[in-house]
Amino acid sequence: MALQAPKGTRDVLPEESYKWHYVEKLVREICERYGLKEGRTPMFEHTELFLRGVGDTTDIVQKEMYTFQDKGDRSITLKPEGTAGIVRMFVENKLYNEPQPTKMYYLYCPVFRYERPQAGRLREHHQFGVEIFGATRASADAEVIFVALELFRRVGVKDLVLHINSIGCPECRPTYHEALKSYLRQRHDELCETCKDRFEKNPLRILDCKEDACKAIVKGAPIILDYLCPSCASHMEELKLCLEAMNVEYDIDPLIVRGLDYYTKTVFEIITTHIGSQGTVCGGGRYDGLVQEIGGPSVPGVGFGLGMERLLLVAQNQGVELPQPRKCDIYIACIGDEAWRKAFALTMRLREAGLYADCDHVGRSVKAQFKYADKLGARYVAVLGEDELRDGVAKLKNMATGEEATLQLSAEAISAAVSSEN
RNA sequence: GUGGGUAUAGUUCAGUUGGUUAGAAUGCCAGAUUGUGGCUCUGGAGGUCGUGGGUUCAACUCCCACUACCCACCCCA
Repeated sequence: MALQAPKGTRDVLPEESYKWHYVEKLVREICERYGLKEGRTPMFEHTELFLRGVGDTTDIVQKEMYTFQDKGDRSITLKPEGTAGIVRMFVENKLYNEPQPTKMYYLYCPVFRYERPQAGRLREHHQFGVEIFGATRASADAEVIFVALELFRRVGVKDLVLHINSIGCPECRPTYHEALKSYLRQRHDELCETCKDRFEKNPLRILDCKEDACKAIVKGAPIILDYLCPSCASHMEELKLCLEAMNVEYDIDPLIVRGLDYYTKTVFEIITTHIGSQGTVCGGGRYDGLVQEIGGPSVPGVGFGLGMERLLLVAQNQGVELPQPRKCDIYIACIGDEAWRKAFALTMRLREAGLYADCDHVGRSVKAQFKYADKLGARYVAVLGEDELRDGVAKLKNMATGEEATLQLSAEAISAAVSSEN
């Protein structure tokens, strides 16, 4: 067997790259109107950034990172998510000294996690993400959610559900932890093994467990929303008002806790049922302590990551037709070497004039050149043979109507004829 | 890391109880049309049958191992 792409990676073929371009163009249009500016960070960072940012008890850090020593004996890790790098950029470049908020997005950001691939899950995937720093109010939370929802709407995917929750802050979460733990303690023996482990380290994650036994126990567990401090509670209420003001439907799901440690207050997920069991297309929330954790001042943040492959998969599974790329305007067919040289020169001039023009590079018959032109979707085919060269003309065929006209053999005349209709 | 399924032409797939030259559709190339696409007809090229071992007179077919892909768990976008 010849060399294959590494497990869990995927090629974007020339025939399908237009889908990516289309979505990326939409992203840039939308972000521009929200005042979000693109930031680009390296594909790898010092491992320590993710240990501190993502959290060293998370699955991502414990077993899914692509970590290696470089030749200078530094521990380097391929980005497992997009936020930590952006936060590092924000801190390192002291962007907090600019007027706040700082509103950024990133696009076609490669993300690496060592997992077993399945439907909608790869070892390398690409994220579009938004991060807003320095904004305390819930309107910022709502704003990032609106960006994601608008993208889905513009792409044309349907049947998405927005789930929101609040997981509190360092003020109120310990109180809830105690309440949860005292509830779980009574039924500790019934928990699965991993949850027994989570009980001490991160009891919140037990809420997320998929084991039937744990799910049954969790049903009667105290709800974090009942334990929020006044600040977190009013933040949640404000977010709900912002969403309702825009008639955005949402479900409050007290069980979503997210797998990254940095979240505070708002967490949300946008979920689909159209790509197998990997339902989350977009996930995010507020991270008011993260900038400080990375070594910056106390600056709040809120954002999300959105999986591009998953978005395209949902669109495909829902039969969404994305606009096709530009078709060939004119193909110059030739007969004989002299005509071939002339055809190539002509093709170049038409390109300079802004047309999508092409010609033969493989010495095909006229018939085959027409067939190939048809495959390119060419609107016109010009024919150059001995007769035309002698008379200084070109035959121009309209491929849709079949009509053929004779024009002067010049880039200007052909360009004018091709551009006039349309 | 755990479980299930699959692996035959560029692609999607047939292939009988193990039997001699492994097929179809589609795509590709060419011809029918001595210089004209789509539709039609005809022809051609294209395969170490995932890899390695085993059973057998004989293996695409049966057995074992490995690898890859798909799906699910876990986790997440």
